[in-house]
Amino acid sequence: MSPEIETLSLGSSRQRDGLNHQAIEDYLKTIYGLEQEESPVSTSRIAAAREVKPGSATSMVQRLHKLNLVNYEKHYGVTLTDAGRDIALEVIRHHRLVELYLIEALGFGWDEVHEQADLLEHVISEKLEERIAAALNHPEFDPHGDPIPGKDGRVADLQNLPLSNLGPGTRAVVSRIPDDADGEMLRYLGSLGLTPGQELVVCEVAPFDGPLTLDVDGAQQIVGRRVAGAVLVRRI
Amino acid sequence: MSPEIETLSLGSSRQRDGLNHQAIEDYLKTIYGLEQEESPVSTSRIAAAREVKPGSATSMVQRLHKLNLVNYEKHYGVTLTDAGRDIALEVIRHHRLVELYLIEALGFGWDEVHEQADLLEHVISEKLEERIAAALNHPEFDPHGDPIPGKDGRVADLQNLPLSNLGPGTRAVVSRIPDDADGEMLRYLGSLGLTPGQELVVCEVAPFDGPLTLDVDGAQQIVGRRVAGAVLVRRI
DNA sequence: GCTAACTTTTAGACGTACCTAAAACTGGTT
DNA sequence: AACCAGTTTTAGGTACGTCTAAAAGTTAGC
Repeated sequence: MSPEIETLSLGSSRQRDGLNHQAIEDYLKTIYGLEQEESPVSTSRIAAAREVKPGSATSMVQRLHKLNLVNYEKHYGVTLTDAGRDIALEVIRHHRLVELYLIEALGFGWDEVHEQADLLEHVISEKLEERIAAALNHPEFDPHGDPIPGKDGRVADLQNLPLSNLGPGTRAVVSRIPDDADGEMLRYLGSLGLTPGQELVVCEVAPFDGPLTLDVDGAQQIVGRRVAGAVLVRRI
Repeated sequence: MSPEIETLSLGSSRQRDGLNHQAIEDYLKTIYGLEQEESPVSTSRIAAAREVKPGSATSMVQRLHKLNLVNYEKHYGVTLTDAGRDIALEVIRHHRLVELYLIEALGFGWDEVHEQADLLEHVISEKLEERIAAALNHPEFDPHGDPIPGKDGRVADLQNLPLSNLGPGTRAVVSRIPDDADGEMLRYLGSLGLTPGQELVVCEVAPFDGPLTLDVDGAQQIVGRRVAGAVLVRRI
């Protein structure tokens, strides 16, 4: 009799075995996000993202490795296994469905749902997930413009790039705002009209990391580089 | 700098200090329920209700005592302090609001929401609680007939008694079905028409713990003592 | 190719929440 | 009053997820 199951199965294990795998789910979600930027992922990047000390991240990674949820080689880096990615995608699916539900059904603002969704994502049963998805008419994108992974694990791909990468004269549509941006930033973007789906034209790009001048629905808006880096767009 | 706050404040401490107090909340909720039956509460009753070993309950009670959430004297028993009761009532409020919401807003059956609510009750922010309560029009009772504690800590009182305590000829209305009854029992009661709000008349009570014969909406129903003990009613 | 600076891992510790097993206490009987 | 049965507490151990501090490994400059 092994003291711990060898490979965690997807999702409902949480309900079935009565164990709380919140920390595991959070690490897998973090690693998934970091792999999008650069793979393999170093333990120090994980530690920074999770706001824990490097040693804590290392020991958690070793645990995930024993559970066959990540591939791990000392001093080299971490990648998700298929099993690990499945769990990460399910948690992300829960997160984004919940965010959208809080906004659509309960009237929350799009800048105030992230923290609540971080808590709820771990305690959503398969059945509740299904009911929420149905109530929202099986959406493909969450309110931040992030794609919601399907139950088959497929994620719509967008070729997003940061607004700060565009040259003058480019037309684009705001595709997503990373949902870990702070609330003040989100409200500021909202006041500029920069919400997912909004079209814009880049008018000017000042040199030396200077501000961008945008045309948003006919209004001229000037934003700094840091803000422009936080807004992801698709060229149109 | 003390390593732990002295008295937990109500509710939003969960959000404020970032700690997970799920176990504490579960124990307080359990103790609250047991105090309704008999006070003070022995550690062994707590252990049985929480399905842990007696020693585990004792050590948790000692921790709750240090946090000023319960009064505790060795070998005598446990009662909630005001601070402890405040937390217990808030968790119960969350639980019952969530149960009702799952049924009313998301189409769940009343026999399948208890476990999901046990998970959700610990991760509902003040704001979400308020939105859910508003969406339900600030209800006073949950679908099992249990009263939902108000934010002021007041609980509607019902003088419920078990159906098994009634004598022949008594008229009564089903007030609540304890929501920790198993799903099969809940479905069985549903099939007999014994749902909260239903009126009934006790026709016969067989001796030696024999079955009760009921008139439910003109239909004769015969139920055993164990089932009758699980149904709480109010005399009318 | 050596060394300094940095990253990563290891080692040992702590608090939570559980366990098992043994000790201590309680209440009722003789 | 002493014992017995049952309850309750204590003592010591485990897994998780974090920490700090020290050791080991990697990379880059010279």
